[in-house]
Amino acid sequence: MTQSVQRALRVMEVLVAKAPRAVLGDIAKAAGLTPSTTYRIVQTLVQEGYATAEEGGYYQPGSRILSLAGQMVTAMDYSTYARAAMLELQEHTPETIHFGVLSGDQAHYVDKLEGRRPYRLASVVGMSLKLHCTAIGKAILAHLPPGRIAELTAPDRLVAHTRKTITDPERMATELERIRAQGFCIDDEEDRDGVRCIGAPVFDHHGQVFGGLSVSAPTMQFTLQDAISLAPVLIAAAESTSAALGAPRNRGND
Amino acid sequence: MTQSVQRALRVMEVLVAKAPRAVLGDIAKAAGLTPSTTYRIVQTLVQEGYATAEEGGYYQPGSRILSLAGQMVTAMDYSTYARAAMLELQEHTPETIHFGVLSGDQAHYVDKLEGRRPYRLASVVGMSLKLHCTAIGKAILAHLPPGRIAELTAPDRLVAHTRKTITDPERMATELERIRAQGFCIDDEEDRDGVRCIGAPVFDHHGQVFGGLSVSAPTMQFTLQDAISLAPVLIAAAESTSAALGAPRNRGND
DNA sequence: CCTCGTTATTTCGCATTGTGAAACGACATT
DNA sequence: AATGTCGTTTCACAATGCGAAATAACGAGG
Repeated sequence: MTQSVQRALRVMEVLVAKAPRAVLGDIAKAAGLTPSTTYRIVQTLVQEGYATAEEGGYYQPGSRILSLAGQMVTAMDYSTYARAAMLELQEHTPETIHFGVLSGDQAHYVDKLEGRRPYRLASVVGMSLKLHCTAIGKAILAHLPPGRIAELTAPDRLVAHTRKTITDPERMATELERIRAQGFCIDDEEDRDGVRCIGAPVFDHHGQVFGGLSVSAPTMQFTLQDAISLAPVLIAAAESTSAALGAPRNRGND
Repeated sequence: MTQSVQRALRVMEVLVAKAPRAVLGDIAKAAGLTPSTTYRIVQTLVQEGYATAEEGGYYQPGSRILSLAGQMVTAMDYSTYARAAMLELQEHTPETIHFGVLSGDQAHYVDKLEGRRPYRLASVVGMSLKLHCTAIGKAILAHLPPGRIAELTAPDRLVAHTRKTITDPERMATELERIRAQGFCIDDEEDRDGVRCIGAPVFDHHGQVFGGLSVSAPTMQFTLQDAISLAPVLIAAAESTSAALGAPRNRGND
């Protein structure tokens, strides 16, 4: 609608995507704008704290973005919805529990409950998750509208992260089918070697998929059987979160 | 510079500030814009994923903001700068270590190292910190330019969080003076009851204050003496982080 | 069921504002 | 010193964003 705003947002996205080394020309090209327009927009972003100009002509995304996100997480408090369910889930497993929400064509963590284990997973709240190779991601992907699924499972989107990542659209279609049938989803070292997860989808008040809960652990301590045996409690936790978000009941039969 | 972009950013900020219940009229008033302009901007934000329109006429900040912040944390990886120092610091204390960076008129966590203790602090990466009542915050505040300090320590900014929060500008001025002299800073239940922290500032390559490191723990297990005795190693960790960020040497004598 | 008041949305004419070509300047490279 | 590249500034034009006012949608009260 408002052209210059659209352009500015696009510039901001490019800035983040190319961080931490974005130079004006590249930004302009990536955003499909003329240098002068890009320059003006970037200046505005800098002035407002959404970008910073580093020496050497590099531009970086500004901390204001982090600041907004921080406030937002606090204010919206997505995690309150999942918190109770996560704590309950923690009674059933000593492993790390994550809550992630969908955001554009990826998901990201909004809450995490550390496992009662000596090791720690290298994850932080805010970290983004690919939809095609993570437990939360695939759980979400499986419940997206068919059109979006098609987009997101195009061959060039299925980037391999490990040897086990599903990169074939057909296999992915089968996988998503199974996820819908089972109600949960396994990530068997598809995102990171040595990490196995089980995930289940969470729905919002429109009945649309909103995010997912997952339990993750090193493969050595967390066999496929261990993971699968958690499915019932995980699904229960996910459903209780959906309920807290006001999701309509008994999805899957309608 | 670019009016409509400035306005859009302002609208986005208002949206976050008023989350999760912002109605068009309020947004317009808070942003100082006419309803029609606000409407157009909000529509643009919605279309781009920076806002969502909820039923009942409520607008909420969109998950795209979180998504950008998530990518940004990953891409910029502020935490790499502090990681080594934090791990080193962890050798000297079993308590929780935080790294926070300045962002506008607050700070927020970008990394956290869980303490080797049975309890956990309710903090997550991304969480925002007030500058006037947290260890990292005050460490930063003390090293801001005098003008900013004046702004940020105006009586109405010094909001009490606990009985011990410093709300008197004069006392705050003295406190900041001491922080500059000592090189570290104590938060003695000023932000949360039962939590005591020690913090030290981190500087960037311009020599400007960039963030801070802190060690936090429940007061019962972490006396004032315990905290103060950590000062040397904490300061060393902060200085090593500053060095990693390319900060000029021997600050404080010039 | 109608009326009035409030608030969101749309329309529309105007000129402010954003735009991009082109000029300029700062650097680096040869 | 000459040439090329890239960031920055200028400027004339009109497209774009603007806000007043009209309209629609909704709710509360009678």
